[in-house]
Formats: sequence, C-alpha cells, structure tokens
Amino acid sequence: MFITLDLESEEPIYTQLKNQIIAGIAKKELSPGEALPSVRALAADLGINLHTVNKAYQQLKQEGFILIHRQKGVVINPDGVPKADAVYWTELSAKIRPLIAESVCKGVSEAEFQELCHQIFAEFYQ
Amino acid sequence: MFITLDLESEEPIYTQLKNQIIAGIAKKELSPGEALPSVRALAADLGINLHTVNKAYQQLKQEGFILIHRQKGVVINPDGVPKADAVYWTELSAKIRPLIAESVCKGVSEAEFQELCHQIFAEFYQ
DNA sequence: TAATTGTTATACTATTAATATAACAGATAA
DNA sequence: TTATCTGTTATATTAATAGTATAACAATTA
Repeated sequence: MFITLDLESEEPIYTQLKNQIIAGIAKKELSPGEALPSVRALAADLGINLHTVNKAYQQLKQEGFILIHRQKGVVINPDGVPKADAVYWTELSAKIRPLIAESVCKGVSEAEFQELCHQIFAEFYQ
Repeated sequence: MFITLDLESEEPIYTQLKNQIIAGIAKKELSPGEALPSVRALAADLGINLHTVNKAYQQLKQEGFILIHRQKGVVINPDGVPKADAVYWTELSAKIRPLIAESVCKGVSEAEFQELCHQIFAEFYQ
C-alpha cells in the first residue's frame, strides 16, 4: 500500500490520504483487520504533521472504514465497510449530478460517460 | 430559471450558483445567447454580495459557459459550451474515481452505479 | 446628464488547512 | 519500575479561502 501526496494540489492533504486508503480497500490491497500505521509513524513517513493524519483517520473511523483502539492502534474495519444506505445514495447523487450536468453541456453522451465509469470500476476489479 | 441557495451548506455560495447555471444550460432552461442578470441585480435578488456573484460569473466565463461584455452584460455563450477535450476527460476521471472507490467499498455494484447515473442523465433530457 | 454595466481596489470577519509543541492516560516491553 | 508507544486533547500560529462592505473607475445607454 503506497501513498503518494501532492503537496501542491488544491485538494487538502487529509482528503488525499482518506481517498487513497479508501481506494486501497476497494482494490483489496487493504484487507479487513489489517493494521494501519500509527498516526505518528505515518506522519513521519509522509513528512506531514501528526494532526493531518489524525484528521484523515478520524473521518475514516466516523464513516466506518477503520476502527481505532486507544492503545492497540488502527485497523481496517474487520466487519467490512458499512453497506450503502438511503443517506449514502442521496449524497452520492448530489456529488455526481453537477458532474453529469457539466458533461451534458460539453457534449458528452450518456454512453461515453458510462464507458468512463466502467473503465474506472475495472481499476478496482483487477 | 430559479436559483435557490442554501446559506447553511458547506458548499460555497458561488459554487452553488455556478452549478445551478450549468444545470440550467444542461436542461436547456438557459439557451445560447440568452441574457443573465447583472452581477448587482442577481446579488440583490439572491440577497448576497456583488462579489460572490462576480466570482461565479468569472469562473463560468473562464470555462466557456458564458460571455461577459463590459457594458452589455452577461449572456450564455452563443456558440455553445466548448466540447469535452482530453484535459476535461482527465479531470472528470479524477473527480469520479474517489466516488466509485467509496461505492465499491460500500457494496454498490457497477450496475447499480450505472443505473443512478442513468437516472441523473434523464433529469437533463426531459 | 444620469443611470447602468463590468471591473478593480481595499478592508474586515470567519473558517479551514496545516503545522508546531506539549501534555495526558493506558498498555506494553525491557 | 521505567521507558516507550498508543490515541487523544489542548493551545498557538501561519496561510488561504469565503463572504461581506464600501468605494471608485470607465464605457455605454437612456
């Protein structure tokens, strides 16, 4: 599980970190129960601050991706990630809608959009 | 063309404004060449500051959705919105990828995801 | 001449992102 | 016992962004 950060990006560091861990779980590079580095170890490894890693971990915990034991450390949720519920579908729609609106304006067909999504799904099913 | 803002939202006001104008173009509620309110008029109408509207307009201009004539006002691009190019496809992928990664983690199948996209596309082709 | 247009400039408040230290409490290893 | 490591909490600072508030400018139009 490699993590690469773009410190010049407009995307906050903690968001990049969150998304890469989520991608790692989706690609099964990270398995349920598997340990993640401590906040201090990962911060040192990535050359960033302890609190930036902690912010990413706290949000991942809040969303059910990981568990944090006070003295044992951080692990990928052994029970798996909570399944999509109605709230998640609503939030997902709200995130995708502006992307589709812009695509429609720019002449992207539904088939082209679906093909792009298909290719991205394939990245997670290797 | 109705615009509704959620001043409590974490989404910046100028972003909400941008997205609703883009959605208006996608739904053909706004046609090429059609005039938009002046920055002052729209700001007064929405109860927000002139500069917030101006920021949205400037970004829409930068991305080719609208034209701004110094004394004539603001119009939807009469030549239509620039078609998707390689850069746009790359940016679109980067925005969709984390959404798909999270969906995969939460047990959403590709078919379910595609169906959601299909329904959203349908909103723009009524 | 007066009003309206986009534009620019300055200033201020509030929030967020990121960093820097420091300390605490509980568990574990020497 | 002591030292170390864990997540956690607290405080402080810097930088950037979002939003607002005025004010003024230049060009067009009524």
